[in-house]
Amino acid sequence: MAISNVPPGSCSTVVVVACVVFVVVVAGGTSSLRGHSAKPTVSATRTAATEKSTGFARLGGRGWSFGGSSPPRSISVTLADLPGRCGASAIVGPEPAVPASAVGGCGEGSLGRVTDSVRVRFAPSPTGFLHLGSARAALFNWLFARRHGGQFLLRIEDTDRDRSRPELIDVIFEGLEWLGLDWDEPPVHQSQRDDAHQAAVDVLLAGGHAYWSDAVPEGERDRVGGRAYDPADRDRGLPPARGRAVRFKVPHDGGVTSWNDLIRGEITVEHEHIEDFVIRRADGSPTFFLANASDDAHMGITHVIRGEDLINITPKYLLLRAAMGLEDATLQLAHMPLIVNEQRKKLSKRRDDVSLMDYRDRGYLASAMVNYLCLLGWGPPDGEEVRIDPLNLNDGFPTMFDITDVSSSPAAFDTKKLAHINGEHLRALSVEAFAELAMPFMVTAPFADRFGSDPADRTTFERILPEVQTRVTTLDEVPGYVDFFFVDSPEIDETSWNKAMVPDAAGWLDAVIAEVPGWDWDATVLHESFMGLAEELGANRRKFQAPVRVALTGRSVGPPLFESMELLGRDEVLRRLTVARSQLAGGG
RNA sequence: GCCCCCAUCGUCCAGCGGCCUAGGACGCCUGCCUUUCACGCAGGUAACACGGGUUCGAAUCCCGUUGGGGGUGCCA
Repeated sequence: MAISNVPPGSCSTVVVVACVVFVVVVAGGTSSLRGHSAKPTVSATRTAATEKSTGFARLGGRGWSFGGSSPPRSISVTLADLPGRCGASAIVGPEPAVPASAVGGCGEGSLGRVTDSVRVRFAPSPTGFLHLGSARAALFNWLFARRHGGQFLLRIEDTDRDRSRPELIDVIFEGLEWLGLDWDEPPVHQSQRDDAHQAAVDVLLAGGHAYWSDAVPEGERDRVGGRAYDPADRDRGLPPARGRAVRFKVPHDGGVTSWNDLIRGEITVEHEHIEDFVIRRADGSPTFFLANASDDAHMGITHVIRGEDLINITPKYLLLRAAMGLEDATLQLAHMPLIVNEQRKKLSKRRDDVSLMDYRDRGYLASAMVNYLCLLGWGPPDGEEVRIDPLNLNDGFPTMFDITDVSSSPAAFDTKKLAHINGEHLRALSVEAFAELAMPFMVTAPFADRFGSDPADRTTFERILPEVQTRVTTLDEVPGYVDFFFVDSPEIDETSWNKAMVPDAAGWLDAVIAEVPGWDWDATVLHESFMGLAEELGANRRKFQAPVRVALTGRSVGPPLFESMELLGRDEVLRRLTVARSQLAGGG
């Protein structure tokens, strides 16, 4: 990780502290990765004080600590408070979740030796729903943290007033909890770090890395007048005043900012192509760039794993860090490819189904969702794609996830494959669990008012369920397979009826109706009796069962016929057959 | 426009200079099983964008072209 052309003297003038604090030793440097020189490697960090004999001591040294489950502290930080990576209070935590053997040997593993200082974060903005892309970003960060025995943190980017509403924030927690992604420290609320952000701006201003600007944004110029931003503004030396924003002074000295992206290799951007950007709005609020860089530093983030759409802000992020004296050789960045739709466009709220929880509501299991999301841009090295417990720390994806193996090209969201995986997960469920999970879909089904009114319904439901389990791909399909048990008369599907009611159907129905009263009422026996009858009449087995099926269920497809008959009961079967027969007679 | 990123079956993932006649998965097609539909099982279909290099040898490395995407806010 190299940032060229850092303004000379920045370290001494701006943040003396940071220079002192970063005692971290970079071990291993940038060794090549499985001989693949194009891809970068994760630098390992360790200090003598924290490395236990196991080699997997957890480096948890924050300059501060949490008291139980107390809410995040709203700390007023000056840059001097920015991360104390190796302060005196280094904490040796519990053993990492991932066994040493799974991490890979030194030099052999794709990541080489990685100690447990990894701290990653998921930093969503509360928009009222959890976007699929965000969910995957959270997932990959979580996997990375768990794989390396590090911490997965949360930061709510709620600097917009209306975005800090608790209900919007809860949606994020709900989504993560549903997926099974746990976080290790109380979430940081960006809105509560305003003092720190202001302090950061002040320091940048004082160090000559930022300046006041009276330019008016385009949208407002029509209304309030004023002039557009001019690159020459950086030299006007404007004093602070109401209504003025602060811009960061990008070093236009012919230099570049570059970093070795964990997923895509080296990325370089010339400073000439980066315009001086606003870090503090005219209303005093910090912009995303400033808050983001400041908060990551505050939280001691070691690896920034985020979407590809943020590649372009990275130079600004790095420049800001450098100017704040946070130039840190251990920071690693990884930009994941976007999830795109069939048209290869970034998943959009308007066109696509991007809300994670909508998938839950349509009958997808969290485990299937996680399983599938892991397969977008990554895949287990052993090729075993379907994992019923994908997040299992002992044998799931966390034992094998490698951020440098993440693909660099966008992945299309394929609902067909998601459905297939969901089906696999559904079939792996015990009948009891399946019943439990299907219930919410039963009580909202069209026949819900009748279903459950009779205690026998539940029994019927559970008995036919094993047959339903192999037939559905999502839980919301369940009611459609069992509805005929719980309505007075099944709605007859016309196509099915026409197809089943061949010329011989009337005679067949008559024969069945005649035999039903005498048959033993057990699915297996019914099967034999029924097929015996078909043979007697010289009828084709397939064709013979079709009219009965349509008469009883309304459709030509559904659960096995004889189990259904048994559960429906002799009287009801007789009644439905008779009704169908009469409709046939009437020319139906 | 400018900047950045990407490029193997329709889709996702393998491929890390010879093991590639390019592998697996989803989808699709065929067959088997079978009371329908599923499940399961057995087959099949289908890809290295193009052009130059480098090399004894390139899907793999380099350059270019083309195509696609993302970013270009006092949004995050």
